[in-house]
Order: sequence, then C-alpha cells, then structure tokens
Amino acid sequence: MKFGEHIKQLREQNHLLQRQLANALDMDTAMLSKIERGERRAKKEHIPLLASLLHANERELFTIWLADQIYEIIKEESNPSEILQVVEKEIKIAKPYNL
Amino acid sequence: MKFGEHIKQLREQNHLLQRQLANALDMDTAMLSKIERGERRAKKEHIPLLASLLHANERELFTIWLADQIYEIIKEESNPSEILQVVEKEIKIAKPYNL
DNA sequence: TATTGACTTGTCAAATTTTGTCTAATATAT
DNA sequence: ATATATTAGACAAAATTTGACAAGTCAATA
Repeated sequence: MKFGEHIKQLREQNHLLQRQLANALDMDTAMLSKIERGERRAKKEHIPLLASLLHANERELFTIWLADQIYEIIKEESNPSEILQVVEKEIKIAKPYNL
Repeated sequence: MKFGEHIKQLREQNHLLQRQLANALDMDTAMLSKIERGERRAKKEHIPLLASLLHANERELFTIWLADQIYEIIKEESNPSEILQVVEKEIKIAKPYNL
C-alpha cells in the first residue's frame, strides 16, 4: 500500500475529513489531497503527528513513507527487484555483522 | 559497491586519469572526484558514455546507479531490509503476473 | 626544496526542483 | 440552487542541486 493510500484509509477509518486532518497538520486540504494521491510527499516531520492522529504505529508509518520514496525511484524500471537486491547487498557490506 | 567507487575502479582498470575521463564527460576533475567519492551524483545521461569509455555494461552500470540512490535513502535507518521488503511487496502488487 | 601532476576541498551563484497557497473546478448530496 | 468534500491548475517562494572556479593537499622527483 502506497503511503498516500494508507493515510487516506486510516483517515477514513478514523472518520476524519481531509479538512480536519489537514487543519491538524497545518496545511490546506489541497495539499493533503495531493499527499493522499501521491502527487506530493508528506514531510518527515508530519509522520509523528499523523501516527498520533490516525492511531497508527509511527515506526510502521515511517517505514511505509520511506518505502514509497524508493518505490518512486524504481517503479518504471524493468528490473526493480534486481535493483533492490543490489541495495541489499550493499547494506550487508556496510553492516556485516548485523550490528 | 557504491556507484562512485565502481566508476573509480573501472577508470583505474582502464588506465585513465580523472582528468581524461572528466574531459570526455565534459566536466572538470573536481566534479568527477566528487562523483567518485559519492559526494555528487552522476547524471543519468552520463551513464551510456561512462559505460562506453570504461568498457562496462551500460545496463549494469545504470542498475548500480539506481541502487546507489536507494541506498542513500535507507543507509542510516535501523531497518533497511524491512523497508526494502515493503517496496518489494508494492512491486508485486503493481506487477502481479511479472509482466 | 621547488616543481609538477593527480586529486580533493570549499565556496558560490545559477539552475532546477519542491513546496505551499490560492483560486477555480468537480462531484455529490440536500 | 446551495453546501460540503475533494481535486486540479497555476504560481511564486523556498529549498536543493548543479557546475564552475580557485585554492588546497599529497606524493613523486628533479
């Protein structure tokens, strides 16, 4: 689930309108609408508040937020999994003993 | 292997100086130096020429170039593999029959 | 030690991208 | 028609990236 869709789903589960959530996040509804549709990216600083307001796990939300950014990079590529494998390999080199 | 290190290694294997490669890429050596050390990112358009000049596989080089960008996003995170897994899952949703 | 060559570092403005806001447009229900 | 919710488009401000330059380090060697 992409970040924006996830936010939208949580927002609806919590019976909040874009107007209400946007207000709590100090942005206008146009902005939140764009975030939900993936047209714009939420700021990192928004995540704790989003998690709190939407009764979601902050760490999980942050993970999805990061994953979404990565997805944006490779979604058009023909070999996305191969690319991710190269990244995984690099991680293992950098953290050889899983410290 | 990070993109810059990879380029440097290939450059040395091909007995080229930064000056020479930089010139062929129409940039100054300072720029190439930064690219090799990962301080700056090569442009996508540079990759075909790099592959050609360094006798490397263009597609592979491009994969490493993309992987490097992703690595930059998650390298500081405590759960990089988990994040990549979320991305992998999203890919499978988008391309369910491996088209 | 002075010079040369290879590479690195720091700084800066220009160029590009991202961001937030505003206004207007849709859509749906009353 | 009116009201409410959401989306779309346009725009400047803000932030980031980029490329270029000058000056720096370092090693080899004359």
